[in-house]
Amino acid sequence: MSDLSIVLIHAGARDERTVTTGTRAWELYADDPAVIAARVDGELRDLAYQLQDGDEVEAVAIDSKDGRDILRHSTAHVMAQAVQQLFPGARLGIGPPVENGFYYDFDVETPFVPEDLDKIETAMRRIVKEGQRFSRRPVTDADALVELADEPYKLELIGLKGAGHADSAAEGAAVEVGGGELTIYDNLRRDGDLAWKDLCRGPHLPTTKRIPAFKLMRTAAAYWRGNEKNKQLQRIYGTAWESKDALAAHLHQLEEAEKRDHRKLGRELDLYSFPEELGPGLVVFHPKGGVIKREMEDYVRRRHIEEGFSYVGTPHLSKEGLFHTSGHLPYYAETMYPPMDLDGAKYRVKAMSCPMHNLIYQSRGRSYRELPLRLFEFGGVYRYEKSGVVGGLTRVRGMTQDDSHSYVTPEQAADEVKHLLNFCLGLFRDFGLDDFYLELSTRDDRNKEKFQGSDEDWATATAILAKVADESGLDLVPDPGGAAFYGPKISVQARDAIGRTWQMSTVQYDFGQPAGFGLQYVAADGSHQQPVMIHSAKFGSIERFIGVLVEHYAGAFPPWLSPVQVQGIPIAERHVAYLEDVAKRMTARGLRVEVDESDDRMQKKIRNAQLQKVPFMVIAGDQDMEAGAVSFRYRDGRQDNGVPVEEAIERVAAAVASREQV
RNA sequence: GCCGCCUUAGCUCAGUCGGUAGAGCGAUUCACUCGUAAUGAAUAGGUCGUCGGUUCGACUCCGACAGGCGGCUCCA
Repeated sequence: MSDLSIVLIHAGARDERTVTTGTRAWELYADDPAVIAARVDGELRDLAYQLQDGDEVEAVAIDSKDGRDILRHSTAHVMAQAVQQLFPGARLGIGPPVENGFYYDFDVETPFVPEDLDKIETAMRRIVKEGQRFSRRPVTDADALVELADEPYKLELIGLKGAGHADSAAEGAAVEVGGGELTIYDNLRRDGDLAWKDLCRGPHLPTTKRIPAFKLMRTAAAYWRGNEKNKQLQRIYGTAWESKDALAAHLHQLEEAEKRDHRKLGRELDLYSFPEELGPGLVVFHPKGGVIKREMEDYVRRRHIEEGFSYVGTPHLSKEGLFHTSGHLPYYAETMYPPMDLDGAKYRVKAMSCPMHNLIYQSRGRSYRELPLRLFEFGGVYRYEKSGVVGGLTRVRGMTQDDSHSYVTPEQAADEVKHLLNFCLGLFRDFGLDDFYLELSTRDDRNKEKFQGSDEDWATATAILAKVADESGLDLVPDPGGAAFYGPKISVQARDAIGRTWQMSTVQYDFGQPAGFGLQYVAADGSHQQPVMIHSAKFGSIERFIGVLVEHYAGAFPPWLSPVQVQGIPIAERHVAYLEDVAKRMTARGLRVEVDESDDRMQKKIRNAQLQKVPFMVIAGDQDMEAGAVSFRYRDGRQDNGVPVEEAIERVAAAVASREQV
């Protein structure tokens, strides 16, 4: 009974193997230093795992998704050890891997300062050099409680284990306690001394020496178990990679992302600004940003009309009773600006346009023959977002929503949801955005008081949205608890330059407001029925969409969105009149053209146009004038000289019309 | 809202030990008229975020507030 049969899985191939009892996983991969863990029967295991008869074993390389998570989680342990060395009073929270890195939360007297990170890094390097072994040790709950008596947060996690607590910290806490037996990972020095230990499910690298490259990034505060009512712990974010090169590449990528920041580009390209005089979250669009905003509005207005919407208009203010009728005020008073007392009545600046569209619906009797009735407008809305979350164009306090409401019979709802989602996806395609996914926001059944309507209403609405979202074939992420108080929502989520995701388009199913307003239509049988309303915003907010667009294109917009489509560059003063004539003809074709008449040298003018990321530079000198031509220069430095003027105009006009990128 | 960090000219940033401020770009003016990423010169531009405190004296040290940034919480 000294032999075990196992199966080695490699690149999809299965290789049956016989090993002696007591063989550990690392012995299978001793010749491959990139292997840092094993997947055994689908479960990730330490390399010290002792093989069992029948195990199916697969190598986990340090540069794989799982491998990096293990590396980062192990690095988090090293960081926690370093922190407790330097700050003996620090108590441990949780320390999971996250996208591109890891964090660990600590309860400390004084928040960390940037210099602390340097000290912690130095201590970490020492620990890495020591080559401490990560050693797994199962413990009983009772033993764990004794061993970790000094770690109150760990004790709390042990208490939660198996209690079915699916709160928002579960994701991170799973790293510590997992689902089954508790384990503690000991960090053992070469001489076997215990350096440090942590409650952890694992797996881990074999030793700390296997951490090739890491860096601590920043500190932040985070509420314990993600709950605002709990104490704030101090979080340190770090990153770790399989090689120094991979770390360098990641840091370089972050630098590149910084250059795409829409706040920076907005200033450099003179698109918009956030004057302090206005207040946080309030933007002014400069002429060039105004062009982009107008192009977007023109596009989406035309598209709404094509999709059967009527363009309407409503005011920015209303007596506050309207928002009681809609149900918003009791739920969202905090996010609305406070009331103004006018002539004995209280008025509110609107935070949404739906109640006003309901008034349009209600302005006369409606027949089933009119449905779907689709209303749309650019709603200027104001939301008092918390000070800590406002920033750039992606989270503002004053915004323009391309807000629409479709009033439909319950039978029409599914088709209308599908119609609207396709509308949104077509818009993303036309704007060249490809990095997005869908989110399905539903009611949180544990907090029913935050949502109005019956269980049946929610079930019906959620089923309709889920089906449509599913049929889209796009990635669909569940967002339990993220629904509006009046109904569930499908949203399109896009990413900014530094990887944060933002809600863009939304399609929301609402049975609440039609009830609140007593909306009705006369059905074919003469009975009065309640319509369903489907809220939808395609851009979401124009401001946020512009922010994401700027970062997506790094300011180099496709010609149809470019504030200046053509920059005319005369080589010398005597070519100005000629270029102005060309510009005039282009302008007559609806193109946006500027001629640089400054007395800079043409090299400088090219540089300026290049920095402004103008898609077409049209240059003219003696040779061009003689030939009745112009010379093109593109943003990538490509040039095309001696193009006849008429052809040049057509070329630019065609690129604009096709919305292509150049 | 909470935690940390940051705030000097329109922008990017120097400024030593506490002794009332500098550069480059940009702007303006002049000269130059030039073939694919920066011509030269001159001029203007700052209550050093605001208010208060310490000090003979504060851009510098301390505090509060405002604004910004990164997180957390939130996000109709």
